[in-house]
Amino acid sequence: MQLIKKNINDKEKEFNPEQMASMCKALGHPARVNIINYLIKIDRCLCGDIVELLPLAQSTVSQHLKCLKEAGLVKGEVEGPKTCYCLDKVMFKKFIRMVA
Amino acid sequence: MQLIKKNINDKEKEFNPEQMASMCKALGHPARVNIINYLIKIDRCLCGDIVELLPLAQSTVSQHLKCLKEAGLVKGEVEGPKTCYCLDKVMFKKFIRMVA
DNA sequence: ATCGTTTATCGTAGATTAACGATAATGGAG
DNA sequence: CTCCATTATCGTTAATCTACGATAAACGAT
Repeated sequence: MQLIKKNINDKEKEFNPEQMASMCKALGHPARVNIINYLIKIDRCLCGDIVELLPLAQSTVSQHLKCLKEAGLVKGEVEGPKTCYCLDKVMFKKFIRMVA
Repeated sequence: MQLIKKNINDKEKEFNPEQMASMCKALGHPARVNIINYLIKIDRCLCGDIVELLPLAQSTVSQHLKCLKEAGLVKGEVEGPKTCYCLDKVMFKKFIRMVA
């Protein structure tokens, strides 16, 4: 009973219109949807891989990645001159829960 | 077998980055998230109800509603001088499926 | 026919976004 | 140390978004 109530409260508390809007906004561009989709499939990749994937300039792709990173949907770890990007699975699951 | 294959194909075909982005973009503003949330709760309402709900001018709310309508997330039927808004449940479910 | 209520549209100003090329910054390789 | 590959940032332009007030449009009521 306590557990159930706690879960319900968590679920209520978890929904945040601001964050929901922020994540949706980040996914509000086809290029960024494609990036997320790609990251779901391949788990991790370099910025350059995405540049090849999309018909966009490298600087534009970098901007989109920044946008996704700021929304918390994506993590990027610098490895020397490269940056390895991957989905932030925790946040993405949270997003799915918020939508549902 | 045929059925299963068909379902898989449908699911593949159902995902459309453009539409996904379009719906996410529509939900990419806190006011619109709140509107959708409200419509989920109360099923249907007038524009004026939402104007009361939000700290925004009537014209601004009308614009947000138009935005949601264009994304297909909301339906509005004119009833005399009023317009009754409700969630487009089919589209909303499609959105949820696309996210998941 | 006019009035009042409700909603949509117009016009506008300021902020934000998307795209690009140019350039800086990082760090491995020679 | 210098070059090369990779990525981030800057500067810019065009487009879109957000918000508002003013106004038009629709229709029921008087």
